[in-house]
Amino acid sequence: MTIRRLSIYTRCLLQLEEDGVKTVSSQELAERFNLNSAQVRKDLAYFGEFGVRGIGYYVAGLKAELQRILGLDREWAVVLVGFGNLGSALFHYKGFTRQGFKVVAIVDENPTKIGREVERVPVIASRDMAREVKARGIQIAILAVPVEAAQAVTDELVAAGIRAVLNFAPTRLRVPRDVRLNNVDLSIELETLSFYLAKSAR
Amino acid sequence: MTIRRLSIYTRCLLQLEEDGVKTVSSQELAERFNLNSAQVRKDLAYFGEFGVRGIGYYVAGLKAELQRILGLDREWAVVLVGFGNLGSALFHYKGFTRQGFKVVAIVDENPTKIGREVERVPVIASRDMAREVKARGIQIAILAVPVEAAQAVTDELVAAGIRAVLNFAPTRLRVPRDVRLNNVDLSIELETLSFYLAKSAR
DNA sequence: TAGATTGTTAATCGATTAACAATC
DNA sequence: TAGATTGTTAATCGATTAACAATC
Repeated sequence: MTIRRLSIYTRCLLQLEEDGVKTVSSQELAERFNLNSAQVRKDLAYFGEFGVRGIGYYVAGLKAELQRILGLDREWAVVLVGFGNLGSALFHYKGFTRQGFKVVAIVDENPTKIGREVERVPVIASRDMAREVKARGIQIAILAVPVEAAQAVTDELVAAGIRAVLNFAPTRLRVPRDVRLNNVDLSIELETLSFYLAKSAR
Repeated sequence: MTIRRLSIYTRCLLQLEEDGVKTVSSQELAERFNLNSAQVRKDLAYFGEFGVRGIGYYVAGLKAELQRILGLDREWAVVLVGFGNLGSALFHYKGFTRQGFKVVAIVDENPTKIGREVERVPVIASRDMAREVKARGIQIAILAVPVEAAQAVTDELVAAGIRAVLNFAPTRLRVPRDVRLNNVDLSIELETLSFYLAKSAR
């Protein structure tokens, strides 16, 4: 949870920097997200002494520190597996690029897509996936394939050296202990909503 | 968090029922998700006494109870706002329908899309959104619009009577206290991954 | 110096887990 | 009855918050 908040702080600091704000206090930062100022200070202090007593935090400096901590001070090569509607949406979502995530290869089964290039990024066949991942030393994979294919694709990616997976398939993937896996589960999100609606109807 | 777990249990129970399993213990359920059996029992017991001592839980019965609790025993009309790549991906994602969420209207700005029907669902213009939401008593909105438009659209949806929003725009939306808001933030998901990669590189 | 705000310790709160009597 | 498993209480753990000395 701390990491997620660091990510949120970073976005806020980017905005503050654009707005020309030079310093920000834990109190100000906290108010923007309904958090406690002690929590903000603790989150930040965990990684170092970034603040100045009596002043707060220098926006530019703190932003740079957090970006470094989150690994956003470098570019990450990403392989996007699955180029249907969802894959396409993720590919065109500019928020990723801005933070240093660069899709360098797209994998799909569809013969009419294979061999094409999308904004200079090649669409390759599944059978070439492992080779490409290894050759380019890609560490991050975004999985936008159907449930049926998800586990097999994951196993292959891991074997090829992938170390972090962002999974959109609504299924529980098994990965080795040293591979990071984040799931985005749309059904769970919707079901928490209907729970609250159903509850207030009761 | 309890609600998210209920959602996960439900999916598991659906699978167990398909597999012809009649009863399941908290221990078995817990093992599938690296949870503690006491937690499973506590989650379930919070909503009623669904188990049988010495036996466990009847799969069919528990599934039905959880579906009722999560509001999955009825159909929810949903308005999908934004029909770009992401909106399109969400629309075609069958997982929603299966759980009783039915997109009954699609809203988009693009004149070439407006007036069309996609799988019997009409694509309507923004200016007709509020009327449609009111007329059909739609309570849930899925937001797949650009950041710039998100807050304005949300305000209009809320004014029209929407009570739960699933937001994909990477921005903090302001909604009244009685409106449920879930955010799916893809940047945060990726950044937690790069944090771990950066950390292990340090 | 006086005012502001940090970093950090101690207190609080809530969530998870262990343990076990109840009971099928 | 013996074995299994629940529902629930008490213990533990971790995360959040309050408070405050340190210090700009």
